[in-house]
Amino acid sequence: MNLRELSKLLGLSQTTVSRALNNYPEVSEVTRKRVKDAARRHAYAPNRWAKGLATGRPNAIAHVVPVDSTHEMVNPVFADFISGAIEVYTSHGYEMILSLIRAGDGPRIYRDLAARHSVGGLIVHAPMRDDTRLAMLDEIGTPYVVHGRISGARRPYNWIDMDNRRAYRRAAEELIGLGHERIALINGRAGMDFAVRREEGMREALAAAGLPVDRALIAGDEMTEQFGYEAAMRMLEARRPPTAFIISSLVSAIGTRRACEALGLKPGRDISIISHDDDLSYFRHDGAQPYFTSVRSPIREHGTQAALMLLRAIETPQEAPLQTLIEAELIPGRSTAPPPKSSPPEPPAPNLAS
Amino acid sequence: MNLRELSKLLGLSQTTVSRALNNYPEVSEVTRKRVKDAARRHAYAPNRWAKGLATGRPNAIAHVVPVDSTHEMVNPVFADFISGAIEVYTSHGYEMILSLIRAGDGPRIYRDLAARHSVGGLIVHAPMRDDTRLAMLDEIGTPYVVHGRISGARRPYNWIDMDNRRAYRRAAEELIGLGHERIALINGRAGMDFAVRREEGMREALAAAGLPVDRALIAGDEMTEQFGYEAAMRMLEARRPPTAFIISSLVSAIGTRRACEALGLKPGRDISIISHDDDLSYFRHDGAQPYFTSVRSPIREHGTQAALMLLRAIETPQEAPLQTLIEAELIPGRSTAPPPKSSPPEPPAPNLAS
DNA sequence: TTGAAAGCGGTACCAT
DNA sequence: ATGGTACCGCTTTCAA
Repeated sequence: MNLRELSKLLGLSQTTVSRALNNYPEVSEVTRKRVKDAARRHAYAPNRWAKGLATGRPNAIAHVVPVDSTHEMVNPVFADFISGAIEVYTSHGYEMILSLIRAGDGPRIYRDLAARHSVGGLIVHAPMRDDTRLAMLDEIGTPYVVHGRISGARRPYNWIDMDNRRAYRRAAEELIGLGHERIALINGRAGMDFAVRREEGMREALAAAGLPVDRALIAGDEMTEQFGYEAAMRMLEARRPPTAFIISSLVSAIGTRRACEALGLKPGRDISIISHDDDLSYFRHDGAQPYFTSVRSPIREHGTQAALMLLRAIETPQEAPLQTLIEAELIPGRSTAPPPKSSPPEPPAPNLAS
Repeated sequence: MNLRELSKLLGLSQTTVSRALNNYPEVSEVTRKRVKDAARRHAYAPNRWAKGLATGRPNAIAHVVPVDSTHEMVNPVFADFISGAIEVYTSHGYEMILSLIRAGDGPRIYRDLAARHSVGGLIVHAPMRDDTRLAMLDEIGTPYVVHGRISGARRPYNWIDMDNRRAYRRAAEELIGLGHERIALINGRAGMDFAVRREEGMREALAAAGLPVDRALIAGDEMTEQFGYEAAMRMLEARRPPTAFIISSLVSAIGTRRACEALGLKPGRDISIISHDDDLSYFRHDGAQPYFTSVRSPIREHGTQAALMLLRAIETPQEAPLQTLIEAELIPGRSTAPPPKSSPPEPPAPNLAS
């Protein structure tokens, strides 16, 4: 069923039917009702292509996600984020297009997206410290919002991000306040902008307390359970192990916790672990105290926000870039864990038999 | 830059330029090269709307995800799945549209999707035991592939699914083989088709071994850490606690493990926990043995498969439905845990002081 | 308040 | 091998 058929059926012109359906004021109410009823009855739905072609207005937002073989960004955080964004798009008549790009893809992809004329704006995911994508995007002129920030950016741009630096400063401060001096950081992949900021935050706290930075206590990689395990194991088995961990992801924290347990270190007693949920709320993995991963992380909310920002940028060309900084919520654990007395507990001596 | 401008520029007709770009054989090689070079130089990209309108061929696949307030299906499994699917779409010239629908949305959504003419097929996510969506879809006639199965379906349909029933039967059999008689199931949300099958699988094993089914040992809900904790806590504190758990998700298993620890039960010694990763590979949460959540779960592969199935269904109308059953891989743990001696360990007596 | 007709940017048929 | 032209289905002037 298309517009012409529908109009024939009603004995009206396409024009009138179109106007009635699109709520143009000049259509009489009785006609409009007749048209809308008929449209519903015959399950008429406009052809998006024709509509797009005629109006020239974009009807989709693309989420651009970089992927390479080692680095899989379609992760839980991302899922939450887009689920929030989608809702906004739907209620505004946009579709959401998911677009994976490879590291080597270059500007062509973005140009193509823009040239299609169906994409009105982009959300840029997983920015790196020096992301070259901004230059391409600015050149092309499609509105975009970055989920995260790009430290090396030359010009202002639209972004929504959490205050990673402050959050990690506070996490470190809390541990320092408990007496810890050897604090390890299990971070995200080096080069990712959020990881850079998190490390900076921790360094700030250490510097303010006059504590040295031990590079051996900083590790960064894709945030998997395995990475959390191996990085922690390596650090704990070294000569000068940490007494506390700050961990960039819930998943890695599971691995780290396992490593501690494997070495007989009880989190909350022999070792302190501050992890953060995807929303950067802190909590302790101390086993005894049930503290749960939030099901609906605020990340979803961020997706909603980002989408709204983008639609605003599309519909009303902004002079100043839109920027949203989200403060992390601090959820203190009930049990505190100062560093173990004098010498840190020895890991169980390996290979006693040999 | 559009086709007409490009053709003017080249002194050719639109027809020829179009043919050159779309690799029609009748264009001379020299012309084709000239056209393609010019297209690249001027960053020409065809308008998807015009192209779609002219060809009538769909250029997008929609992934339809049910959402309601209590039930958030945009989860890690889903993310992995679509990341696999997207790759297929991209290489076949399709876009991927994400479409969230609410439980009450009814057939209109599907009809609209189909009527748009830009959507060539659907992937249906998170099917329920008696999912009413199939009827709508069949009526509308758009090709679709279900990720999962629908037990109550009247007619054959395309699906890709794991063999949940067999996997859970085997899990229970393994525990029964160790001597367990009180096996608890922490399952997914009641009504979800996969949860139905998982429970059936466990019941089959119990029945085959002549063991009774204790309904108090079966719980099902959204698979969060909190649910895993609370369900396990409830069961363990009851008069006749289980000696083993089978858990439907990695995340819930974390909660269950915490509950056990809180009650002083060491997994692998006092209690047996078989969880499964998203790929249904089994493993034990026994603390001592590092076993990792797979980063790139096979689910991604399933997404790829589903996408390929759908494209096949779109491009060549099938007589028989396409159906892919994926067998779960069984990864045995190194340490086994028979049920504790005679009487199960008493949970610590609460409120001794009162 | 309604209608006729000219696009929007491609594709594909029919000529040449 | 190339070109002319009639569509595809909708919106939007312009006229009535």
